[in-house]
Amino acid sequence: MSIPTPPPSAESGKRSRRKEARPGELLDAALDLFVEKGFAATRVEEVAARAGVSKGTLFLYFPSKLELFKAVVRHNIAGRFDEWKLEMQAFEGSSSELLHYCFFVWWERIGSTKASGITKLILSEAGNFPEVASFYRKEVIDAGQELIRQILRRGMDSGEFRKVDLDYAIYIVLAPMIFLMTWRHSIGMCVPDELELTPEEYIRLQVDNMLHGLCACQKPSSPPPTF
Amino acid sequence: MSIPTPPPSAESGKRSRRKEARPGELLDAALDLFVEKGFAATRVEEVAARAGVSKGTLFLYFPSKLELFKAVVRHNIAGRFDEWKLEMQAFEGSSSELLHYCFFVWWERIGSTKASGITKLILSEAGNFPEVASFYRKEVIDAGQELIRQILRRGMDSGEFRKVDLDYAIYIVLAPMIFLMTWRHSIGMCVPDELELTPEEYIRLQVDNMLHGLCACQKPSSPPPTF
Amino acid sequence: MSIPTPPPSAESGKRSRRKEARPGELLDAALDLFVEKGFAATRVEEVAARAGVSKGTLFLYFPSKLELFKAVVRHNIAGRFDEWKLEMQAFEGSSSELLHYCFFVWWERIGSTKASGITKLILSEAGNFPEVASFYRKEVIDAGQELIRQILRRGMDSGEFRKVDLDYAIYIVLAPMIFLMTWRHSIGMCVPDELELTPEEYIRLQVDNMLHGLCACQKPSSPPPTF
Amino acid sequence: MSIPTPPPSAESGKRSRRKEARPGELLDAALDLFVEKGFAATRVEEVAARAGVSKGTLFLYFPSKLELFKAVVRHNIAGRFDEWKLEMQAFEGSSSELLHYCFFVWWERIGSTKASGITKLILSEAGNFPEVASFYRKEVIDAGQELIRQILRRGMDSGEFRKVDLDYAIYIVLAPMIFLMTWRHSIGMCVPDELELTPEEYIRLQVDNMLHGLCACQKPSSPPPTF
DNA sequence: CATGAATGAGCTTTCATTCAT
DNA sequence: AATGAATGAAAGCTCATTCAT
Repeated sequence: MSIPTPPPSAESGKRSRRKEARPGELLDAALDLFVEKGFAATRVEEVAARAGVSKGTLFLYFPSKLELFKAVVRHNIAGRFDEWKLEMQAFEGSSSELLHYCFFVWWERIGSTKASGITKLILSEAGNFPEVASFYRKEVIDAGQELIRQILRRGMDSGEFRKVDLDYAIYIVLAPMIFLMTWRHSIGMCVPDELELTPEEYIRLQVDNMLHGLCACQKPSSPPPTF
Repeated sequence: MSIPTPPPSAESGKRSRRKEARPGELLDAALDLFVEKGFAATRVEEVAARAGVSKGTLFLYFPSKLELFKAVVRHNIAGRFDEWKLEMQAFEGSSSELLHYCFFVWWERIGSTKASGITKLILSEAGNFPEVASFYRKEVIDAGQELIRQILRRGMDSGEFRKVDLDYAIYIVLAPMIFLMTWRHSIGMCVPDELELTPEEYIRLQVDNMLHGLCACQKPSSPPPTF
Repeated sequence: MSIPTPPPSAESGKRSRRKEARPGELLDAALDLFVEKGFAATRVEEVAARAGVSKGTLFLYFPSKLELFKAVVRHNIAGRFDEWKLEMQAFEGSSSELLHYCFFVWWERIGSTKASGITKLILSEAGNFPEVASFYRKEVIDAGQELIRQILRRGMDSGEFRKVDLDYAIYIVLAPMIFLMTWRHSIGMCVPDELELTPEEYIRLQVDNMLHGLCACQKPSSPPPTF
Repeated sequence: MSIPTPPPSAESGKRSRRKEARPGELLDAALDLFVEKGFAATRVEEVAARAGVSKGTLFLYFPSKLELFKAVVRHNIAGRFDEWKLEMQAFEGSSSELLHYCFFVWWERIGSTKASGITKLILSEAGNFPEVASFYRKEVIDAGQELIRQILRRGMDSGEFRKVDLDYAIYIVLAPMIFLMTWRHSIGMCVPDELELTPEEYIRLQVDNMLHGLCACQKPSSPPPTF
């Protein structure tokens, strides 16, 4: 009315910051809920509510629930692998130590964070959204497997690791990680603290055994039996 | 084709024979669809159609979709562990061989069959049906873990395996199994034959490495570093 | 097998008696359930079960649920009015006494029996099945009203009762009856014995007041006010 | 037709005005249909359609069909009794006149309006929804009975009425009312104008007889006979 | 941009009715 | 005649999506 010009910097600044933050808040809320309840059981209204906006607003930013889901996946796989790769190449210790290092870094940055929920989510919904799954496989899994492959090759090249078929050996490293993420987001949530198992100790033992095996004896000279 | 009339004797009592077969047919159909699409995305009408009956018929045998789900889980975990336990106790080879043996038996009886889909299903839906998940944990997971525990203890008692914390070590054995089931029913379905990896070879290498480790060197005397 | 001829009279007699009793048993079961739960909330399977036959058998005797309903109504209004009429014509006491008498006879034969449920049922379902309702009105209500009309006329002719418009006066007698049946089969069932009101005392007081009115004073000479 | 643009000012806020009107419109539609067809035979889609909205909209305001039913009952018994009580206490005529007055007021405000359908509805559905019935009994019936009780006590205290057992006498007043409501919403709808009976004349005669009785003779000195 | 009332397709579940045995 | 397994048309309810404000 009679107020000539409202201070444009303060108000509009706060508002536009809010506005630009919207998609991110929605993605965070959606991540939480998708991980917690699955795609089908998550209602868009809940997502909107948790992000503090109305249902209509969500559809302003994402044209459908499925697109929101895709965006959540895409948003949470920001190329973490590049920096990781660099760290690995700069690593100066033994390959055993590198393996240890990578496991704990993975735990810190992925395994223990919300990002782990994404993996569980994808594995759960892969059947319903193959395109999302194969997108994830290409963008995330393959990059991770490549990283693992490099670590193993490094160890084998230096003579520290035995020679094994890399295409299969990567799963020796991958399996304990995927298992831990899957477990903690499903069955693990049912009986939380019964035995007080800690992920850290789980990882320590997995890596230790991955390197040295269960056998107390010397390295095998004969191939194992087949049934 | 040229057979004009199907043997009428076999047809007599067709209806009553079907009646006894119905629950099984429905459970099989439901297993397929639940595993393929998840609980929520599976429509009961689809289940009925795949079992060759109408929607209403399904509800003649199962009072609700959730009860159908529970029945599927229950039906597919019929006490397999008892015979398994006996086989294991009768086993006369080394503990390494026993571990090998168990893995391949597991693959034959569970891993490669539809039963593996159940595990994937449970892990996916655990968040939505905690009661089902904790039922499964008690009935299946715990029994499996006990079996693994016995194998490891056998090896440790005989001096064949190193001494490790059993509560964690069981996951050394469990993780590759769960991972394989999860993987094949999700991401693994997206890129089927790309690299021609076979589950058998996966298992062989996992067990081999589980026993002997990646390290070419002698057994460790010093604890691994922590980061 | 080798038994030449089973006694046909005993066995087949029992069976055919059974067979002929079927519709009646079904009608009884249906009456109970329709009265108790209403038409819509009664499942034909329940009716069959209570009658001790299968669902299919019911449809052998009654082509549809609606026809069953109609049959129930028809079956339960057997011309009781004829004998009643005779009793009334033979009655030798005063008209007041006749009114009393009729009320208590009605209570004994209708009000306190399952037959009262029919009336309540018809009143409840009249909106859904007008044809049933108007059939009931013609066959039952009108006959009852005619009976009441005769009683009142008898009293007026003898000078025992005041002159009143018979078309309306019949409701003075009908209302307490219908009300009692309706009440006992609905609201009355919620708070059964709170005050220990007995139908007999209810009837006694209704008839008494119907005859003598609430006023302690003499009969009115002036018409009542209108608002 | 020739009006090109409807006045925009009146249209502004149309949606929000409707929002406030919706529950009332739905309750009105539901009242009509429940009374007309009963609870079970009324489909929520019909209710919605009659209120001019879609099925989903109804569930925006009422979480289930049963809650809608309860709301209909609750909405139509808004404390009418308070004002009524005051009117009654302020009444200055004789108790006979008061009784007359109350009957006609009841007819004007309840009996002849849609509210009377509620009573019929409750009586019909009492068996299926005991909680609703007993809620209604407490909130409505009991309040009504209390009112009747006061009128009768007033007459008895002043010596205008004979002494009668109040617990039973209230039904002398209640029965003609309940009967009329039940009748008009059931059987009465089948043969609408056959005899041109008017509710007003029905009430007039009921009250008149309630006060003075059928007997042309003096007040009774001997108790009536029992059979 | 943001809202949230409104929509209606779609799903689970019920149950009168049919019909092969 | 009797059975009861099978059917499928409804009905209640949910929720992603739209759109007037």
